[in-house]
Amino acid sequence: MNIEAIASIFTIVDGKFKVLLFRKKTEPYKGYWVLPNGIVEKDKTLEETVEECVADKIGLWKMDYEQCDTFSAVDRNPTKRVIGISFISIIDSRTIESHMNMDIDSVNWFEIDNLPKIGYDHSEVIASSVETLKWKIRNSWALKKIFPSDFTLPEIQKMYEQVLGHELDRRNFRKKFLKSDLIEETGDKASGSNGRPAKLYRFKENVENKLLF
Amino acid sequence: MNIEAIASIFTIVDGKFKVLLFRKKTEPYKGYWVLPNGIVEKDKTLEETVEECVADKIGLWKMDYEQCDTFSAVDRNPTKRVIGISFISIIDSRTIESHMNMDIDSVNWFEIDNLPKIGYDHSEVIASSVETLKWKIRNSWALKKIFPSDFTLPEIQKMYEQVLGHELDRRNFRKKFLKSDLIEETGDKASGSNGRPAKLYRFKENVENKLLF
DNA sequence: ACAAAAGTGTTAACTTTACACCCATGT
DNA sequence: ACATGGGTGTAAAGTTAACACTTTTGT
Repeated sequence: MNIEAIASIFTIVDGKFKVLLFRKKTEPYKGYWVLPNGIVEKDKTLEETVEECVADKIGLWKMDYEQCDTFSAVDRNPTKRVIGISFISIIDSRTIESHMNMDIDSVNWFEIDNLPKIGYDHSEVIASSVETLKWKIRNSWALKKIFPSDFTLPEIQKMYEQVLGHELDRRNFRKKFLKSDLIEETGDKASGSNGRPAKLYRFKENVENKLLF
Repeated sequence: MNIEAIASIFTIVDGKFKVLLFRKKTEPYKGYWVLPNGIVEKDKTLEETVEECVADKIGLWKMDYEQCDTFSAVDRNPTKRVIGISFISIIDSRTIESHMNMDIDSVNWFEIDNLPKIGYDHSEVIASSVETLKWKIRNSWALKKIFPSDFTLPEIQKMYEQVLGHELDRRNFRKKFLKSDLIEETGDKASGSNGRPAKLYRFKENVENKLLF
């Protein structure tokens, strides 16, 4: 019996979730896009396996994976029996940009509501991971990972609106977020876009693991 | 490589959580207590495996297992490499009583803060399951499974106090619970104990999946 | 009659919601 | 000057928290 670790790595750009996929170069599902994954070797834990299979694609280690779901349908892999265990992690978009040495023909980020042809049962894996992510991202520590510094409140608000599936009042959002005492102004302002520039914030050093909204 | 499903089956008696364990009759860990578990066979899913390994111990099927955690340390089993996937389920105490044909020398319920000698890494598995349970039990559908009918509000309050780790005001608890509109009076009263008998309640037909407290 | 546990109502503090105008920048 | 998006305050409604006495049963 084989066990594989599967990684759903997410990022947020303009309030939209994106997921990391790579294109399979061999059969089965040649040319389809799949999540990074790796068979667990005898001397490796699941956590080590998931870390290696992602580092292999984008060169990033130490990303704080969290376990998500399992997939054990007997026929989920057409060539052999493989039980899959999914993990999720999030990564901020600046870190991605500084690692954009990746070949976008074979590794790329896709918006979750506009995915390419997906191989194996990875559509299900992605769907399950997205649900889990949507819960987790409401926690302050997850927010901090994806918005490490120099974010604006409108950015975070857009993300919340997507997660929660409805719009939020700007004034109330701001009041609640600031009252939580998790963030502080950097003193700078965003630039480059239309309209009045937004203030930039950063998370304070010791963010509690607090559920917001 | 082997994969096993491990089941943490909980019940609540007098506001105390108990977990189902059985005593190992063979080495390794002969005489120690462990959670029901079973190796996943080639033609079985994890869910089928966990269901079978519990039914084998207490004769109950169809218990709505939920996935909980994974355990993949290389040396967690001294004889061979086994990756463990844990599931939790809850069961109401009346159902247990009507199935008490079990041999309490080899299968028994233990309070989670007073466990016997535990084999393998099952202490960790139990600890992880307890944390998960404590979150889940705050949801109305989980409550309904463990208190299907004819429960009193003081019973549920005791359970909440244990889960949340602090006492709750009886009047406020009652107000909040009743306002949620999830339960209705049966018309009967509890009996047999000291003091004024408590009203009995049942959950309404279609309980929403609502987080209380 | 007494002990034990359940049931009940009111008020103050806090939280959440709803809502409209002004401000800083780019074009 | 105008279009774009960001920033701010207040009042009403709802929710939570604090608190003490009465009721029903068993002994």
